[in-house]
Amino acid sequence: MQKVSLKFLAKELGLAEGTVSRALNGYSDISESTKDRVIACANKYNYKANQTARRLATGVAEAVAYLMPVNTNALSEPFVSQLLEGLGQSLAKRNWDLLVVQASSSEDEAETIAKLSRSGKVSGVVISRPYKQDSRIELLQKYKVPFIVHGRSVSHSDYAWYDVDSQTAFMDAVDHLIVLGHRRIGFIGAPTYYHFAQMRLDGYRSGLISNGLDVDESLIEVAELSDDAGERAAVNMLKSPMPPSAILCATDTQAIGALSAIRAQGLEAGKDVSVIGYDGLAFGKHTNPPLTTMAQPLAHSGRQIGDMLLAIIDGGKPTDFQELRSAELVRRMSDGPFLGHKN
Amino acid sequence: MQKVSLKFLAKELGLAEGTVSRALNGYSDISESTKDRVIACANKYNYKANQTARRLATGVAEAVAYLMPVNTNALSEPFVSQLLEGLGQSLAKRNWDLLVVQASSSEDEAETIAKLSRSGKVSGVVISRPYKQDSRIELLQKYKVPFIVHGRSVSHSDYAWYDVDSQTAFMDAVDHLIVLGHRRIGFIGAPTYYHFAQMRLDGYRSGLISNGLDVDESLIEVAELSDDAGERAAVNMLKSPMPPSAILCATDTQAIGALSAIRAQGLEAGKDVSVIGYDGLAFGKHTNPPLTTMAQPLAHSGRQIGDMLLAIIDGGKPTDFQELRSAELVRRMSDGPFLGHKN
DNA sequence: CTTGATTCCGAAAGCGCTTTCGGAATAGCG
DNA sequence: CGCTATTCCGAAAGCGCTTTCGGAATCAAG
Repeated sequence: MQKVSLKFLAKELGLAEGTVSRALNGYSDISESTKDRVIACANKYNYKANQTARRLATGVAEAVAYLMPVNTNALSEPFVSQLLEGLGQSLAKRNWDLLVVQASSSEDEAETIAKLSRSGKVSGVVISRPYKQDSRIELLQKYKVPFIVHGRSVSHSDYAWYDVDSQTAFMDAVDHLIVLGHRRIGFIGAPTYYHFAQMRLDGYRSGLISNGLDVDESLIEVAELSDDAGERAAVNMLKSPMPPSAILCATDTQAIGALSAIRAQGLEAGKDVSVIGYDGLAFGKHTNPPLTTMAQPLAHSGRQIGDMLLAIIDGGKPTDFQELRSAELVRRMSDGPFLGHKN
Repeated sequence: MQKVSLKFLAKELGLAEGTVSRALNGYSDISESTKDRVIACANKYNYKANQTARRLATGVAEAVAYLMPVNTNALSEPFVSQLLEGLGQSLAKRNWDLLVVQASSSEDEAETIAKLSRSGKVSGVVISRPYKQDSRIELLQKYKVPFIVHGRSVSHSDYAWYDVDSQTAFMDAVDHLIVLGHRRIGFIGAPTYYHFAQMRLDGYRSGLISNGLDVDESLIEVAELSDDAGERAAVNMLKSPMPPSAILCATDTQAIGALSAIRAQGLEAGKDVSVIGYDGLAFGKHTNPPLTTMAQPLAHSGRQIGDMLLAIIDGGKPTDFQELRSAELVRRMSDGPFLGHKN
């Protein structure tokens, strides 16, 4: 297996290495005829430029990194592979690489980003689940590394992001429950250092207010992003003196836990207590009862994010790439009309 | 921000670039004193060797690729992120990169591997879900790229793999069902170009035989790896003149579909029909009823696989790295004693 | 004090590609 | 036909690091 390098091609064609390189890279100072000849020869030998050498010479990394979220819960993981898949497809068009990097802990995330930025190993970065104040974002800006945030932090005006309007989604969900007759609506939120958690909580609050209801702080629980945490939160809520007749959850994972809690109390979700989650996870179809949820359009988000990132790397203004999608309510069986007070 | 290169350090120290490099890389022909001096200086300026240049000079990629399975189903994805996480941790110890590559279709998988192998971009590869005859494996061997297979193909004697003994697991599951009194046990398998599908089917068969039962081919269905496919297969089975009282499924995802099918027939899984899945997916806790399954030890498989791969890259004999784990039955609610014929 | 063996470091050649620069060959023009 | 303007390509200098090789300085031994 003869390694087919530029030098090899050059010798084969009787040209200089530089000439072959320029022909292959579409420089204008090459005649059509030799360009064709070079390309034909390259194809014949199935030549592929050594990417490492190319990177070194050009200084462009031709790679993008995805920073894996830490503390992920297996239940909510599908979105990672979905995203990766889409990103990969997007990058494949240019034959760029997709790196997966991860911090050992959330404290190390900033460190990881800093190292990554300075290493020059990547031309761009995508991060998920930003915090309200996200040092990763600040670092990325400081080091001038093109990046996309999957989600938004508090001040999200000056960078590129792709997010789903969960605030509106939660307002809609509240509306929906109110139409169903519910008045005491609980909320199981996520730790509010995640900005999405804050936005969903805000959506819940404004939903109530716009319907002329007071928000009862005792009906708000904060839970980690796991089914167990959701379950515990729901138990607390259900055991309170005036339990809600409906519960909104910040994530499907938590909602699934809430479903368990409801069953454990001998109640029936969808009748005695309505539950609505958020994410639109596929396996919500199979919970007991099937989970009503606000589905975000995961489908092509990865590819979309990849395309946005490439556009920015190409010199696009980050602020031109802020995409807000909307979630839609998919009704399954865990919500239903208010049937009167149970206790 | 002064870019701190070898040249910079050399100038700073009054040494030659090569000397600094050798000091940093632990060559023996450097005096202790200057070695210390160099290291101190490198730390002071937070020097990190440019990995691209290093790769080019040494010819070692310092990176490993994971080939994403194609046609994955969102329901079964958790394993991808789990694996990625573990792999990343393993590679982080050497500061190597983890690349995620994917083929656009299963036909392109071989092509993708070939390209990857020749590109020299990676020092090793891990692939999942091998087929019975897997051209990816053959290519990897041909190109002499170190690799680990997450799973096994038919002839798996001459390469490194990490797998769970699903064959035995299915034998055990059959035993379990027989102890529960079941005699007509159905099997929803996966397409047998996947070797794991074949092994699970074999396990099912030998389980029956070792218990003195005949295998009834009409009780065997093959379905794609999705919940819907599992559901359709289960419907077929249930509608047959002599339906099984228990169904074994090759994957949890299919089993979950089967659960739906059973409910749709007005039957109760765990009582009228027992269902056992395989994989141990976390959300099986939340299905209706909770899914009994054979859980594979996903926990640290990624790290394990990463360590194995590194060992091989370091010159280890691939055949020394063949690890067979065993699955264990975790009983939830979808299995139960045989209660007599329903029809 | 000379010789031979060690220890330690500088110099230089690459790794495979890109890109600038200048010059030879060709074309265009009067 | 002579001159400038184009077109096209070769040569060479990197990109930042590794690694071999040889030589200067130091050491031990005779």
